[in-house]
Amino acid sequence: MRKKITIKDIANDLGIHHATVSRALRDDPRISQVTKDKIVTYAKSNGYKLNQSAVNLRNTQSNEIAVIVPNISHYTFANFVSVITDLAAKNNFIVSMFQTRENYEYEIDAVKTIMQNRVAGVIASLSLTTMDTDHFKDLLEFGIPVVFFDRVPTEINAPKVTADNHNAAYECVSILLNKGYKKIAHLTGPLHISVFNDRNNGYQKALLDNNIDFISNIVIPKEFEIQDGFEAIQKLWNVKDRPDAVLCDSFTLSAGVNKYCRNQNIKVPEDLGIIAIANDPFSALLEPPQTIMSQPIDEIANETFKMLLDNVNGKNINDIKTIKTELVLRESI
Amino acid sequence: MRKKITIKDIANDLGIHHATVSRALRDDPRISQVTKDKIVTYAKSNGYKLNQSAVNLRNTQSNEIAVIVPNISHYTFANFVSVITDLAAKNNFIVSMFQTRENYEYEIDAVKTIMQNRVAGVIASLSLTTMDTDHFKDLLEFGIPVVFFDRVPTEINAPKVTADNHNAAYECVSILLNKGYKKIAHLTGPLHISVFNDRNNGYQKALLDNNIDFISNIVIPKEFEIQDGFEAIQKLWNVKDRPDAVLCDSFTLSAGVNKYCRNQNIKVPEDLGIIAIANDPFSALLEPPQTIMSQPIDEIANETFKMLLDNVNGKNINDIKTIKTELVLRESI
DNA sequence: AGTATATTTGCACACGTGTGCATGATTTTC
DNA sequence: GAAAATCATGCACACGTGTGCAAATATACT
Repeated sequence: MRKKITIKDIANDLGIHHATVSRALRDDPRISQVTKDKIVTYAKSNGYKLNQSAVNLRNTQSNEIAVIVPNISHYTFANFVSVITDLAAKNNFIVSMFQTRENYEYEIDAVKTIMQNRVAGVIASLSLTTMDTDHFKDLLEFGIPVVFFDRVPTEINAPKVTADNHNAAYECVSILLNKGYKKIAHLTGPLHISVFNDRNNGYQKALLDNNIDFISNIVIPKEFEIQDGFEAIQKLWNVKDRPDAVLCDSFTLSAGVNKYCRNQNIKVPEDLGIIAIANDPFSALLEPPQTIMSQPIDEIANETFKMLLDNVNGKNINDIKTIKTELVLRESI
Repeated sequence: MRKKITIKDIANDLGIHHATVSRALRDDPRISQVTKDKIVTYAKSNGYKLNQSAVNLRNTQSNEIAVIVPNISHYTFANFVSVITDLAAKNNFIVSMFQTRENYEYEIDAVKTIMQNRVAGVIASLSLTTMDTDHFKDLLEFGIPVVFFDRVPTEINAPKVTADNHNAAYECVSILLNKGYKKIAHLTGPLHISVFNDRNNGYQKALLDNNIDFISNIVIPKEFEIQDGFEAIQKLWNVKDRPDAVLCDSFTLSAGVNKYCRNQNIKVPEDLGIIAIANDPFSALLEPPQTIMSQPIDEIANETFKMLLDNVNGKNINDIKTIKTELVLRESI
């Protein structure tokens, strides 16, 4: 391992001042072309690598964008992070990953670490167990811009990007009713989180508008895994007034419902209709291929990043963007 | 936004030296308990946050671990990153994400950025288009430890963690032959990458050991998406000597095969047997539920992280770990 | 030629923290 | 009660880069 050379080393070797080297390497117009060429050539042939930590200290800000998600291994978040990572790289930022595992304490730890790292900006989706959001308020007060997506807090004045959740659920229920389903259950999440609250409101509104009084809210307590969907429909199925259709708030939940139906020989869509607000390419591969209300993750990620970048660059934008969803009709309803 | 206070501010306010503050906050035994209490209390009530950039500069090393993967949105990598992120947080490291999109140029850019950031360590899986690995050699020579996983380079002397790929493929083919299949195709990746080469060798060895001379290697050119699997089997199916079974090197490829079979009413497992070396929970949800040779991602991630941590901590460990795979028998063969 | 202007480079300090060494304060020991 | 040992704190410098301002040099203009 050879010694790491610095701009001061280059300056000494070339008999000039390190400020000149710094300016030359950043292509400052004040440095003459001959000097630049000399410096750049020397730097390259001697393996000079900029020390980003020093730059970050000098700038009182790091070159990172922190992303806080509940669970990276879930397709929606994985896909989101994937898009964000590309955008960040294109804009000379690094993405730092934080995963809450739906755990409030982890979320607080993440925010603390993020502040210590003087990150340029934060993109976040709340954990299911997050009841108060003071830690995010601290973050904003500390001067770090935050953009929320998907699971956004209602009580914080910050930019937010979500799907058009109310309408998405409303549409799903309307379609189910049109197809003749009468007893529609809703597999959702904790209602203190706006995305689930909005959807549940859309669900209830659609029932109300159609004079249906069967309402069944299932709030999944911990995570959004396949097993949770399996257990939720199992409970629903074994009561007297079982549903004939179910609206699921994630692909994993609906996959769990699908699994239960196959286990129990429940015919889909005859005995039970399944529709999900999701965006998983594998929904097409289930048996039967699953009807979904698709949220365009790419668009959500793009809008989120754009707003964050604006705020990182000093513009004080506080928009709330709502992205249209799109029905993908398959064979599960 | 209030001013960010530093240890010097605390020192001034309390009439002591900033070195004492630094030591107190790091719980240095040389500082008396009374002084510590006074400092910690003051720091907390005045919202002091450590500046990690300064620490990183001082330590000539950042608190980040960089992870380079081809595509975060693929389940295998998403799951891997998810485990690594948890482990990193537990050990006070941050995970920085880099995504090559199977692109050699992006991989080089990532390595450059990583060196600039004086990252503590790197975890990497090669892109499909990576033919030479000089950039990783630079990284090692620069003093940054690297652990490779899954798609590992043969020509670099560094710690590596992979599944037992040769045996996994050998076992898959043996099982297919036992079940009576005669013409087994292999949907793999570029053979200059050891994981695919190893599997293809296992595949060929099993055929050889059973005196079968039907060999069909399909090398997918660009990515490992569902569509690529679809097109691969489409080609294979429309030649005179079509296979009666197929071994797929990823879940996405096998999902593409599954999709084609359903499109074309090819009966699985009667007309075509499908087995995949994969680890996707959704493989159980396909129709028919898919037989896989499962790679334990958690174990691979754990081993990878452990080896990296050892190397970050100065131990010079260069082991090559091979993780056993496990057959999950379902209905696609 | 002398002054005004433009171009190029240097100086000095700042960003915030950590640590080896020295110094000062307190307690122990004989 | 003085020397030794222990404990607590301070001093000064280092980590590598960027930038406002000053200074030096080169060019243009009358």
